[in-house]
Amino acid sequence: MYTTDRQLTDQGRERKQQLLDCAQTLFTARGYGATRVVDICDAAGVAKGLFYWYFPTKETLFAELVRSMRLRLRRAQAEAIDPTADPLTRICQGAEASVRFMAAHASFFAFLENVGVEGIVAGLLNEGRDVHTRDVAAQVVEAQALHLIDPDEDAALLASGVIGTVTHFSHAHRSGRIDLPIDSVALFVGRWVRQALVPESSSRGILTTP
Amino acid sequence: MYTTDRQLTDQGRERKQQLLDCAQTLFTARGYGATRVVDICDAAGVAKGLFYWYFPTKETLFAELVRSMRLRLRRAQAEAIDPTADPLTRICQGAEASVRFMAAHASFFAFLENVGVEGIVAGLLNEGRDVHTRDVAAQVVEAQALHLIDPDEDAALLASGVIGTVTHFSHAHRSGRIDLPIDSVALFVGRWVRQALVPESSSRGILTTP
DNA sequence: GCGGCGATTGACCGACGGGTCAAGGTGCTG
DNA sequence: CAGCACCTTGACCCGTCGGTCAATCGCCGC
Repeated sequence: MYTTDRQLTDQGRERKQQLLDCAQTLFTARGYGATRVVDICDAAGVAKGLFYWYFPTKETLFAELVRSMRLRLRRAQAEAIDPTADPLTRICQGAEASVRFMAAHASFFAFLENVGVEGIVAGLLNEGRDVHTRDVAAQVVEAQALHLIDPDEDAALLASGVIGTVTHFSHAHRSGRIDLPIDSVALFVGRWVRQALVPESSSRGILTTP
Repeated sequence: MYTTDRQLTDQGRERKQQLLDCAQTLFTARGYGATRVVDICDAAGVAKGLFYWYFPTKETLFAELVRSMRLRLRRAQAEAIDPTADPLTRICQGAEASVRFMAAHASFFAFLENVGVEGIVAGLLNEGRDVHTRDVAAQVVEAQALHLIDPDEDAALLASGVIGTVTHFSHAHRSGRIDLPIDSVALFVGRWVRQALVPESSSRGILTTP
């Protein structure tokens, strides 16, 4: 049975990762509910009991998967953003990077959308979005201070709009409702966001990707 | 057991509606998976077996609920749109109406979001969004013809952005991440959409709600 | 070679809940 | 009244699956 106070050996860590990997593959292929714990174990070539040596429940494994992907997304954003650029441009760069990242991990994000949040890790997903929104909001405030964005508009609302746009187009693209190359989609999102944020055509001369 | 070829009496139709209503209440309160068929029957004060007199499966009832709400949403949009207005304004009116409608039925839409699409009526939800998107796209094309919107931009993409915005802000509002009155949110969405759609500040003088 | 601990096994448990069924109304029509 | 179609009941069936457990293995330090 699972306990927190346990010292994993190298082999242990490897096995755990193996289970994580197999789970992700199966989840993305069939969905959370349709994937049995025993399926994961079979895929990893171990007995079912071993699952509960590494994870207290099936949900816990799911949560680890989500957390790990979130971390990678944030890293991808950080890499894509030029810290010396103006805040508006940084927002667009972040948005574009997110679209690209989500496209690169389309199957995982598609799976995420289809996980019923009924009780399962309720809030875990929202929490991630909230953090992201606050980040963008901070940059919106900066941009407002520089009068790149209308200072009368609510920063949190605008930030929410940005991440909503990213989420939506990523979804639309991966579900095949948009069959443009991912670069076009990313650029379109950059344009849409910039256009929605700036009060009038004050963006002349500033390009998202120079 | 359920069969299609059955003639419902008045009492029958009433009973069926009663089950539908109880189901909706319970689904919105606890979620789809957490609501047992027997709970619905208890709430309606009938025996479990009767459920299968009116519905072949639990999923079927769910599908009916979704279809019915979709119909009402479309009616609400149709009512809010001034057919004599220009297409850009009509789009904004439709968007605002949708936000208001979703807020008025917040608990139902919140529930919808949390239904895992794992197999269940997969596509039923997307189908609804697609229809809506095509409607908006048609109006975008109109607006492009009138040069209210940049004709070089992909109409389907823009339309997708509009409904994405509506969906996102409705979600953000009902989940408490935006604690503005619904009117403010609706108006903000109208502004955001218009801003994102028009190429430059060519919207001067046109107000969504005069 | 012994004790201890991590790692591994797979049979087993137990509840849960969707769906079935045979029986029994009730009310209309012929 | 007979026959038929709609309606209602609740005990029962039964597959499914997360989670448990006692037993065993293998490695390492003493």
